[in-house]
Amino acid sequence: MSLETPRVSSSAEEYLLTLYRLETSNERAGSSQLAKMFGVKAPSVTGMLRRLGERGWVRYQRYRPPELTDEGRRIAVRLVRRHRLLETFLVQFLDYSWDEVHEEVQQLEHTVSEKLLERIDIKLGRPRYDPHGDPIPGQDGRLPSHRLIPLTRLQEGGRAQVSRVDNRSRHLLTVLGEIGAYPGTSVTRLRTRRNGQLSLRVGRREIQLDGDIARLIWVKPNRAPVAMQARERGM
Amino acid sequence: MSLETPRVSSSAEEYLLTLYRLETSNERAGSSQLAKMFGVKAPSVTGMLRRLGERGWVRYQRYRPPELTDEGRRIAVRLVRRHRLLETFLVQFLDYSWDEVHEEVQQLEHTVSEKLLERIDIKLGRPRYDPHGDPIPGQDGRLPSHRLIPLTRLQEGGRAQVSRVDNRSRHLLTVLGEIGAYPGTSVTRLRTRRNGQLSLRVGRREIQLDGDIARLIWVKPNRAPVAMQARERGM
DNA sequence: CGCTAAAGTTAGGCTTGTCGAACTTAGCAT
DNA sequence: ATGCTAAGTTCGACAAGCCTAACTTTAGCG
Ligand SMILES: [Mn+2]
Ligand SMILES: [Mn+2]
Ligand SMILES: [Mn+2]
Ligand SMILES: [Mn+2]
Repeated sequence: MSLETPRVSSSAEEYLLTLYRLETSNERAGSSQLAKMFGVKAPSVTGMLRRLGERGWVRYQRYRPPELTDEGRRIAVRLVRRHRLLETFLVQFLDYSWDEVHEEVQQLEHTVSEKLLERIDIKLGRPRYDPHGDPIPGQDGRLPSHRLIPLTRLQEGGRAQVSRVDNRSRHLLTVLGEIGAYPGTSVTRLRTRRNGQLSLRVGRREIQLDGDIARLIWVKPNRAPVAMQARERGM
Repeated sequence: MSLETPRVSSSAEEYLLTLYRLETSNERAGSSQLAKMFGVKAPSVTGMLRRLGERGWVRYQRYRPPELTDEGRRIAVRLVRRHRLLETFLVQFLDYSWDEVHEEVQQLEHTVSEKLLERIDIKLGRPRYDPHGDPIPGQDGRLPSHRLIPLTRLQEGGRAQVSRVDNRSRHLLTVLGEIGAYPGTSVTRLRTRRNGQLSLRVGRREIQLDGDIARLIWVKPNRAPVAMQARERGM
């Protein structure tokens, strides 16, 4: 049990985070794909994977996709916690909008101390979800989880609560923000009109959404049962 | 006029800041003294000074104490601004005490974006002084300045407002915090009792301070004129 | 089954920032 | 004036991260 915190570099953390995200979504990526994600060339990835392997944070064998070790995953989850708490803080206390907050946190998340994070957590009242509805891991690394379905699988006439919004596109968040599709908002799905589109009632407004967009909004249905088709492909 | 902000590394910023502080207090230091300040060995300093010289942030000639260029000084002042705004924010919004805040900000100050800093500045109402009473440079790099005297030069019977407290010793801040010697506090100097000590009324309490400590408290006298001896040595 | 293109790695180089060991300079003290 | 010591520099090394160019492996396809 060393007293020295082994100090993980920002880059190393970023790699571990990406590996964690991939693992979570059951994807796997090789060096060149990872390289694209980091805006770096392939040999840099090979080198980093080797170093991460030496430190015991990933299991890496040449030509095979890398895997996180438990320790590596722990580091990643701690980073996720910092990321999401910081996002929440910026939105609640510094008037950031949910579409600008992710970018802002990219650097900060690697720098913020345990102490500061704890104060932020307290000020926020130990929130369990971030502004996009993503769960915030606890200090123990556990994630709150709830069963959500994409809006596209809500049955027509069904009411639900928006609970999570995919935050991969900033533009999308802006659009959804205009609609008012923040976590906590109640929506009702109306009869579908046009092919590929989906009608929604949000408050008094009625809205048409493309399937591509609707798929990125996750909801918790109110009582009413979900249309339970055989498992949908690809999600 | 390049669009690329030339990105100054944390280390470089730290060097420039130290050089700036030295310049401000009319001290000069060579490589080994700087090395001690950074917790680094002398050859590292030589190397860094050379690089800072190449970038035009210091004027450096071997064997001579380095000097900041205008550009180097600007970078330092911007860092001072970030540092002091962050300190103020942590104290006002996250319940930090003034004796722990300096440490906390050491990393953060190099990471925080212009945007975040601006939001913090707004939230704080564009404060002009930090929790220790140190002036916060504006975006233009100008420092608010007021004429202060050390408590030791306040005449007996004189009333004054604590305005700045030297923050070089964390322990000292703790002590002064217990006394309640925060900027804004009104104090009256009483007749001196013992040699080297100084009596003070703070609210209803009466307090004895060693000269060493009193010298680190800077006050703004209320109306009453200051005992104007020939310029004191060393301060 | 064998070829080829894509994916991945290796080799060698660069920058920043650090170090220890060895050398040089400056400045003081006799 | 000269010599000694402390301050300062140079040299060679190392680690992290990144790059390009060249090589190797994998895997898909005919
Ligand atoms: Mn990041
Ligand atoms: Mn988020
Ligand atoms: Mn710092
Ligand atoms: Mn301060």
